[in-house]
Amino acid sequence: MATGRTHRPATRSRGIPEATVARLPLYLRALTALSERSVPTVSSEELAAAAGVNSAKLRKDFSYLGSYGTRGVGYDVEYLVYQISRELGLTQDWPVVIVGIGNLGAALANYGGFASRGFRVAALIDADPAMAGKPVAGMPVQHTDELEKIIEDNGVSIGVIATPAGAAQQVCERLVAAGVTSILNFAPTVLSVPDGVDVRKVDLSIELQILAFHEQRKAGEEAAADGVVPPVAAKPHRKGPDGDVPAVMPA
Amino acid sequence: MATGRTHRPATRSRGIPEATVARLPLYLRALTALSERSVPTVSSEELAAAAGVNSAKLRKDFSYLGSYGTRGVGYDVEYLVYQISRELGLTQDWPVVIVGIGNLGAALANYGGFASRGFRVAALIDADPAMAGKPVAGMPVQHTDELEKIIEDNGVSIGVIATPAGAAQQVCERLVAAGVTSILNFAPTVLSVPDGVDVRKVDLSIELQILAFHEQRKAGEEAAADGVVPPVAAKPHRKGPDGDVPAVMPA
DNA sequence: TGCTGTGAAACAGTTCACAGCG
DNA sequence: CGCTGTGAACTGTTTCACAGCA
Repeated sequence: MATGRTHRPATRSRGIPEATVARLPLYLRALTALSERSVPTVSSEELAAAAGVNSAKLRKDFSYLGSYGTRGVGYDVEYLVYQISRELGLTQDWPVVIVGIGNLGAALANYGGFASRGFRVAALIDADPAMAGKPVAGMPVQHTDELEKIIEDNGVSIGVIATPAGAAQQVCERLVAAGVTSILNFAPTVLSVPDGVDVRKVDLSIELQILAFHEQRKAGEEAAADGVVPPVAAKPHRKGPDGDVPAVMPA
Repeated sequence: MATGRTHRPATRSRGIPEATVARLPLYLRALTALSERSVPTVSSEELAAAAGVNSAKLRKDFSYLGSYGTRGVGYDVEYLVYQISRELGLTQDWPVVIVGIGNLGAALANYGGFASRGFRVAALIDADPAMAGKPVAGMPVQHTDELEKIIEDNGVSIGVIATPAGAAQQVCERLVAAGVTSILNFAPTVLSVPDGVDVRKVDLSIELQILAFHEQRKAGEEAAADGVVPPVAAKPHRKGPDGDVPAVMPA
């Protein structure tokens, strides 16, 4: 029922701010790159640059994890990699199912970054009987009928939904009923899930629309600089059929 | 150079909060669905439920756009669709190029939601000469050599990067040099762009890691409820080789 | 009366600036 | 001395609660 419901209201002491959690993977990636180049230590300044944030924010973020740096020196790369991995729960590996093996699902299945750090694709599932048994990314696609069995047999708690929008809610419900408690949703729909289930969404067209908004703004500013009225300017604070609106006014 | 640099610091009056902008596409989608069902008006409560937010937030969001509702009644669906589309800049259409036509790029090219609302795929570009001319989503793939020409000829200002991580920064620079000012990045890298260029990133493995974090937390809580020490509990605030850390301690 | 629109309060996240440790 | 770690100030976002209009 509750739709955007995420985890608990951040109980006092043990709470790492959500914004910080969202940046840990970024730090981890930057640190892993340094580790591969055998760099032993980094300063907050250097690491922040590599991760694309500012150093004050990075230090504050790390302060929630504990005091892992050395004053006057910086952070030990290997040690931090381990601490962040542990904090993110990547020291265990998470079996994941991908439901909906269309173009996108197949692309996700083939995505290398999956298998690398802590995640393992346990199964690919599709509703199309013609897909069943066909190998995608070296793995046979299984039919939706098997969904519950697969989840239970593999102890899957994370599901990826890459179905068309129309099927997403139903798939979601089956995943949740079978025991999945975290869902990554690529379908352009709002999913309703019970409390205690986390949903994150990845939505191409939303991202594009946000870019378009800013793009339009830039265009408007240039025009304004040229002495032209920007397309969005002079919004009437009262609505009304003031020429502004095309053939789609209220009845 | 500046990495996370987004738009201006929200100049007073004309500024719609970023958080609001990010939700407008959600409202628009819900409204479009209502519109297709010929629903004439919605209350903030109903629309909020459809978009998966709470109604106070929705009303506050709309209040930044102007007073588009009718007290005691609600919002006119068609009218709001238009206002939000206009605010997002979707009344014009935006030519977009996709660079990197691997699994993911092809999936994006095939994604219907693209063409629908305000966006048009102007070209598919890949560095592999073997791909050149091959049709993907009914469109011939063009070689990277053509990139600058394509951008200029089509007046493209939005680029989608779906290349491997290693190629992303270079592609980004070419896009920007050719005139692109908004980038949607699917490659798992931090892109550096000059001021005035917007970047949004979509990153599968980051999303999964965030889910893993919460998932681990849930598991820890269950264990705690069973009287077992949760995996992340009792973090030593001073670091040190106290059994906690495996073979990866600082030198 | 039933809804929107919005100040004001509460909360979350970021940035500043510097104390304090190695 | 150079860097981390962190209170304190600030900025942005959400929620509350209700005045005010159709």
